[in-house]
Amino acid sequence: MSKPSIPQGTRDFSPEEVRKRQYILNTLKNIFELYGFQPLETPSMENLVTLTGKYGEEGDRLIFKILNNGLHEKKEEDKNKLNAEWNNVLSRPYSSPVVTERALRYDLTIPFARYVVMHQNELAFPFRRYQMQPVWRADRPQKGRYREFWQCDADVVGSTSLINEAELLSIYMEAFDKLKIPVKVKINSRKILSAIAEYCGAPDKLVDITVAIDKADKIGQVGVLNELYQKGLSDDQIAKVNYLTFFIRESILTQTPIITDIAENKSQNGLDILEQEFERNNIKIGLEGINEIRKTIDYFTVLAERKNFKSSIEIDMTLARGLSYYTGVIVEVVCAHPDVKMGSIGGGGRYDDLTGLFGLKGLSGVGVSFGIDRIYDVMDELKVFPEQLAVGAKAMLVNFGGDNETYALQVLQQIRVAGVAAEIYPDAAKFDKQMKYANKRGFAYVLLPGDEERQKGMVSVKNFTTGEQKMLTIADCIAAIKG
RNA sequence: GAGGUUGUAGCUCAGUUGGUUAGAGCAUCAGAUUGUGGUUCUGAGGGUCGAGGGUUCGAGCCCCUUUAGCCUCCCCA
Repeated sequence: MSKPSIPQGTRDFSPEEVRKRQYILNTLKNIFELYGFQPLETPSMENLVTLTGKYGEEGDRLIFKILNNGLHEKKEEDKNKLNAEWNNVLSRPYSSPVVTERALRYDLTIPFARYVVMHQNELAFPFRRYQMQPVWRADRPQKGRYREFWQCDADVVGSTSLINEAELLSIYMEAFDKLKIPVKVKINSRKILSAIAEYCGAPDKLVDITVAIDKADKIGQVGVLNELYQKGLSDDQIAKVNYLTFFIRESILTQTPIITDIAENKSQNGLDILEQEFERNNIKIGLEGINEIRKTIDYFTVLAERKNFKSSIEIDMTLARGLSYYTGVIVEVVCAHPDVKMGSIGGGGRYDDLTGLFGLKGLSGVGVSFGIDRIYDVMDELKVFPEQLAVGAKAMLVNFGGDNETYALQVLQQIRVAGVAAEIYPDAAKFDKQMKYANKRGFAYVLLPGDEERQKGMVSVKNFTTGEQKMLTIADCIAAIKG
């Protein structure tokens, strides 16, 4: 017999892990609902054509394709065609509807866009939804990267107001406060990045510049500049990128803060300098980006007035985000605790015209995503999960068999009716064995409904932490367990 | 797509320059203990050493092939 195993890049979640994950999901769900977002779920699989071409060339290769079941190949000629196409499919990345026409969900954004387009006549815009579901990628797994993982998104479509951006920032703040993770929310605008490309006379290199800057945290300033050099930017252009991003950021970080810290109400000097540069060179898009960030932060400041958020927001022009569909304000969340080395635990931004891919033009959206696997790891490291999550049922009834078993079942339902989670040991096994089981499961109380207890209509209650034991009436027993 | 590394009991791992019958801890089961758990103590079961081939008198160990996991880069969450 071969050893059982699970597919590469997938995980089992133990009862304890599921409880912790659900704690995160429930916390987020409550906040989304509080902010007026509606839940949405889409199928695990989509039609392959819905997904292909949406995530770039690399993305297409990472889509998990589902093999057709052969339901359609009734005729002999169809079967022959299938065999022929098979040979093509085996030479990736070719795919054919004859062999595969469905694929597993790759993210939540594209299915959301598809949903909005399909239901555009029923929906009341602006439509705000949240969605928490697993997605699948045929990636090579490594630490913190899986083939099946959960995404947790909140988006608004059909509104260009920057109030939406501010609300999503507020959701981030509220969520990470609730989860007790100190964070830094970084904010920037794609328009500023476009302006930087324009400023150094290489608007065609926008993507290269964006991708390079996005790596700033990982490979550092020198690394970014090197990559720009390799992408063919001139020394002069590189110097300009350097000036607008790192130099301003760095010099002002050490002297006057370019970083805007809402909580401490520091100045926005960095933006002012950028603004002057863009004005002098008449780069409109850059000025737009700066205005959007200012306005977003103005709105957010109002939202934050009564909330007393613990974390801060920083404007950071080295924030780029890899995804290509963002067009406006972009945000990213990193853990601010000095001991935690973890990449971003959340991110998002505005994307104009996402639904245009499916033929519905002119619908702007903005959304954020929570990386719940990483959030889980951070919370585990910081030990900020509530302790009572660990145990399920609070009490266990020992099974003494015979009449006592019947009596135990009666007691069991009485205390459950009172709202106390309890279970009975289902077999009249040796006392020792039952106690050991109770110990391992970590029940707070063990109830002993034996001969004497049954005759008196009572039950012995053993506090499993202190070892103390008393015979009580059922009502007193319930009261004791409820504390 | 490129590279590194590891597969030995249910789990975590030892195993010497190749040498008798492959070990430990944990877990499981049984007993000390038939209404009192955690700590002990005693005993038991459990292995095609990832798979296939080769070298050798002899392979867990050396060589070749293959497969699976983990990790790094690319990319991404």
